[in-house]
Amino acid sequence: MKYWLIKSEPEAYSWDDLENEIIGRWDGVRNYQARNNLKTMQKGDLCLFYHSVTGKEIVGIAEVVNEYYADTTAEKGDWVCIDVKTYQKLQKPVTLSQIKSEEKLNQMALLKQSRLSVSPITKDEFDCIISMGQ
DNA sequence: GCCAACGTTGGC
DNA sequence: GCCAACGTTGGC
Repeated sequence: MKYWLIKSEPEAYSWDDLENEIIGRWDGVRNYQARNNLKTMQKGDLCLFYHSVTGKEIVGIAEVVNEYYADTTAEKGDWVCIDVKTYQKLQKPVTLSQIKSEEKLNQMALLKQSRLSVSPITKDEFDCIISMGQ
């Protein structure tokens, strides 16, 4: 089981949108590093769902329900998407400033590579954020 | 709204 | 293959 952080501007696609859709398709990724991460994701992996720009906070946990397949929104090139569903909403969102002020989390790609939309995180980082969100 | 960081494109 | 120009993302 691996852990990930996925992010989206809530104006484009929010946690509530995923909740309404039940199963959401995570497509539109056009970055090779993020794509390679998508290809590594396995069914049952858990993803922290981060709202960028508006909110700047982790709002919940999503679960991978289908592994990667061709992204039909791509007109050319080898791009992929996955399917996710909501797993558990955090009782309290964990904000970017909280993450920045927690020493255990200062290696996260969210801080070092703010533009990477799909990034791996460690179990320790995952557990730390979950406990901060309770 | 500004700007830094990063990725992509295209001229040479 | 290098690098300047440009576009996008996302924090502030």
